[in-house]
Amino acid sequence: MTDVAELLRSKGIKATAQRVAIYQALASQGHVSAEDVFDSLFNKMPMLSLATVYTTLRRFCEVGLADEMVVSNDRIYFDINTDFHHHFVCESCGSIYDIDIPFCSILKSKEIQGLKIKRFSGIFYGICKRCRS
Amino acid sequence: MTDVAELLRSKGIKATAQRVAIYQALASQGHVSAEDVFDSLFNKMPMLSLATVYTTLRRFCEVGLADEMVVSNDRIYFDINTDFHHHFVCESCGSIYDIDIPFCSILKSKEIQGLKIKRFSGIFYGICKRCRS
DNA sequence: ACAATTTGTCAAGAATTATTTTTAAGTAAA
DNA sequence: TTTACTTAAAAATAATTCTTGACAAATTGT
Repeated sequence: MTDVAELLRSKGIKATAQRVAIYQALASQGHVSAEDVFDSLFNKMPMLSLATVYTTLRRFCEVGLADEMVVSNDRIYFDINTDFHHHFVCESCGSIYDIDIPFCSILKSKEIQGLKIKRFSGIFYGICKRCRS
Repeated sequence: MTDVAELLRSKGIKATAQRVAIYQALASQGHVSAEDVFDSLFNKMPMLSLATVYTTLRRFCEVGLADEMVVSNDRIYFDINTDFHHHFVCESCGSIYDIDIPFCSILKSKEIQGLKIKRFSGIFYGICKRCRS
């Protein structure tokens, strides 16, 4: 079997053809919405349903294979990179990039003012290079 | 007239009774969803429509009286505080707090790696004091 | 082959936006 | 000060869009 199938099983979930394909789409694109995945797989798997994509991506998050990103209210995005990092979102075309900058250590705090911190989301909004021209 | 009416006019928008009430609800609660505002005004203004609350809050954002906050995919929040600051969101009860911590200067950058930055959103997710007990 | 998961279909839910008509605000003239 | 006028805004629906739920049928891994 493929590496991906092994990976899925190692996380304790079944390696179906749909899941492998969805994982590969996620991995190749980095940041995806459910619809992105659905569209990109439509040629290969015409029977795939959007509901399956949703449940699968959520399942990936549960087992630590992806993270949910909240960048706008109109769509959920999923991120293959589960390490601590920031994002840039283009307000014109919607494209999303990872941003690697030196982080304030405080952003990794586990507790601030008595509040228990589990994670931090840092998003820059602006205009990407392509949209500037 | 009230201070609020003057404020609205100074931003170039008409000071209607609905807008004054919506602004006051926003100002008193700090972070609100459209539904929060609608519910809190229902006794005073039973004729107020939810669509009006939505358009009004968006209008406030356009003229710089509020900021939109994207903290989860299931609801838009609006923030009376338009200064640069971070947020904390309780994953248990949904309450939102402002977080005042020393910021990395890089988070205020206007340009990173050729990307034009207009704003930054920093959100800590965790469990608030009340929900810990 | 069997037990448990997962998929696909279909439909329901919920938040937000669009549209159209009616109403009210701001403004300048009588 | 009142009156008329122009334009923005509110109300009332409708419509969209994203996301989730329920359940029968199919598939996985043991």
